[in-house]
Amino acid sequence: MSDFYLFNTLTRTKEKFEPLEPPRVRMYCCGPTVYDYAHIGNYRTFVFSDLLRRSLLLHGFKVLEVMNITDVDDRTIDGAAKKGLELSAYTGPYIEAFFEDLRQLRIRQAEHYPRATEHIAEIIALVRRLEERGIAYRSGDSVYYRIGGFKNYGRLSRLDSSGIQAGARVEADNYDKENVRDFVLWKGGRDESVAWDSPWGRGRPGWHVECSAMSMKYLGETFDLHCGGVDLTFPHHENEIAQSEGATGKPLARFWVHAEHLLVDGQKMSKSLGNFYTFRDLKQQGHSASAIRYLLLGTHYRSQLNFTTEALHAAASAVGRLRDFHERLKICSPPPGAREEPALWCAQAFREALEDDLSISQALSALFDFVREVNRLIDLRTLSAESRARALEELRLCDSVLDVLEPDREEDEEFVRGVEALIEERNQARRSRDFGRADNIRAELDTRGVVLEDSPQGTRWKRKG
RNA sequence: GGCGGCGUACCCAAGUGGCUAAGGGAGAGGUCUGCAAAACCUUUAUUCGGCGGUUCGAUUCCGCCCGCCGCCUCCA
Repeated sequence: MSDFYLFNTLTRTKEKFEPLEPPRVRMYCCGPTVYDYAHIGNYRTFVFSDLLRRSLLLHGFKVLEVMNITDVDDRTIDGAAKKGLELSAYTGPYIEAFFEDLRQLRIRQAEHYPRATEHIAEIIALVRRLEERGIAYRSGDSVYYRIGGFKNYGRLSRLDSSGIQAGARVEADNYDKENVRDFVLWKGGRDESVAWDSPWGRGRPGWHVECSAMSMKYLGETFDLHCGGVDLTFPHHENEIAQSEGATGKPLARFWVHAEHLLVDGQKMSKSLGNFYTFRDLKQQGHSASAIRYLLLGTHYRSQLNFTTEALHAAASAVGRLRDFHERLKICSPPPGAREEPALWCAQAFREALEDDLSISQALSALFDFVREVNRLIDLRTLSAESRARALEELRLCDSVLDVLEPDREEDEEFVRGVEALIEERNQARRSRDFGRADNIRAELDTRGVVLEDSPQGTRWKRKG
C-alpha cells in the first residue's frame, strides 16, 4: 500500500501519516460555535475536514471522527440574553441549521458531535486533575492555567513569550492572573444564569478546556490527528495541548492539520465590509450546494481560498461537466467487438494525489484528463462494454471523495411529468418535421430552467446551471 | 515590532534546476447536429511580480525591492 502524507503544523513539514492503531484513524476536528448561522469560511474548514476524512477512507483507513459543538461561550450567552431565551433554546436552532448545512454540502457525519454543555462533569474532572498537578490555580472565583508549569507551551504555534507580549491585547480580567499569558479554565463568580456547580462555586468552562475534555473522552489521551482552521493554532490548540498534556503527561495528537482561511473578493470576510456570507445566503442567491462544495474543495487546504461569484460559476460549470460525463457514460451503448482500452484509469492517480497532503488540484487534473479521454473514445465509438464498466467504477471512486455527481435536489413528480409530457410532444413535432413547434417547446422548457439534449438514445433533460 | 504565507495566461489553479509550464472556467475558430445541448479537435503564458546573484542552464535555489494576505489571548 502506498503511503499517506500530511503537513504537520507541529513540525512544519510534510510527514508520513500512520495511525497509532492501524487501520483506524482517530481524528478530532474543532467544530462550530453555535451563536449564529455558520458562514462559508467555517464551511471551508469543514469541507476540508471532509476531504481529509474521505481521502483517509479512500486510502483504506477506517476513521473515528469527533467534532465538538461549542454551545456555551460569551457569544452564545450574550445572544441568548438579548433574545431573552434559555441558552439551549437559543443554540438549538443553530445546531439544527448546522447539521442541515452539512447534509446539503455533503460533509460526511462524524461519529460523535459532543456538546460542551453535556460534558461539564468531564471538564470539571480535567480541571481538578490539573489542579492536583499544580498546573491550575485558583484566583478569585476562577481557575487558571499556569503557563509556566508546562514547558512545551508555544511549541505548536512557535510563538515565544516576547512575541506574545509585544502584540498582546490585554484582557479585562488579567489582574486575576499570575501571568498575562495564563488562560482561564473555569470562569466563576459572574452571577450569570448560565452556570454550573463546581468545586470552585458556580461558573462555566473556559473555551479551550471543552476540547481537551471531550477529545479525551471519545478518542483517548493520545490520538492520531487534530484539525481546524489556522486561526485556532493560537491560542486554542496551543492551550488544548497544554491542558491535555499537562494532565496526562502524554502527547495529545500526533498530527495537527490546519486549513487556511477563505477570503471573499480578496479580503477577509467581515460584516462591516459587506462580504459576509452564510451558506444559506448563497443558496438564496441561486447557487447550488454542489457548486459551493466544489469551490471550497478545489483549492489546496493550506492556501487561502479567494471566494468570488465568478469562481462559483466556474465551479458550477466544472460540476456540470462531470455530471454530463457521468450521464453520457451511463447511457452510451458500446459497439460490439470494441477493444478494451488498457489506459483507461484515473482513480489511482487521483488517490495518490490526495495521499500527497491532499493535492486536490493534481487529483482533479487526473480526473479531467480521464474525462476527456473517455469522452473521445465514446465519440469514436471504440469504447468497449468492459471499458465502460471500468470507467464508471473509476468515476465512482473519485466521486467517493468529491461527492458532486448526485443532483442537488429531488425532482418533484409533478414537475417531471410536465417536462416529460412536453418532451414527448416535441418529439412528435420533430418526427413530423414541425421544427417551429419543436423549438417553441424547447424555449418553453428553457423558461422552466430545463435544458434538452437530443441524442441517438433519445432526449435527455437536465436543470440549467 | 515579532512570526509566517503568497504573487504563474482574461479568471481560478498545479508544478518543475534543463524534456510540449497540468487541470478547470471564460473567449475564438472548427467537427457533429433540423436547431440546440453535450462531446471532440485547434487556439489564448518564448513565459512564471521587479531587479540582481549562484549555475553550462532558474519560473524553480539565494539576496534585495514592490504588492497582497494571515497570526501574535476566545476569530474557521
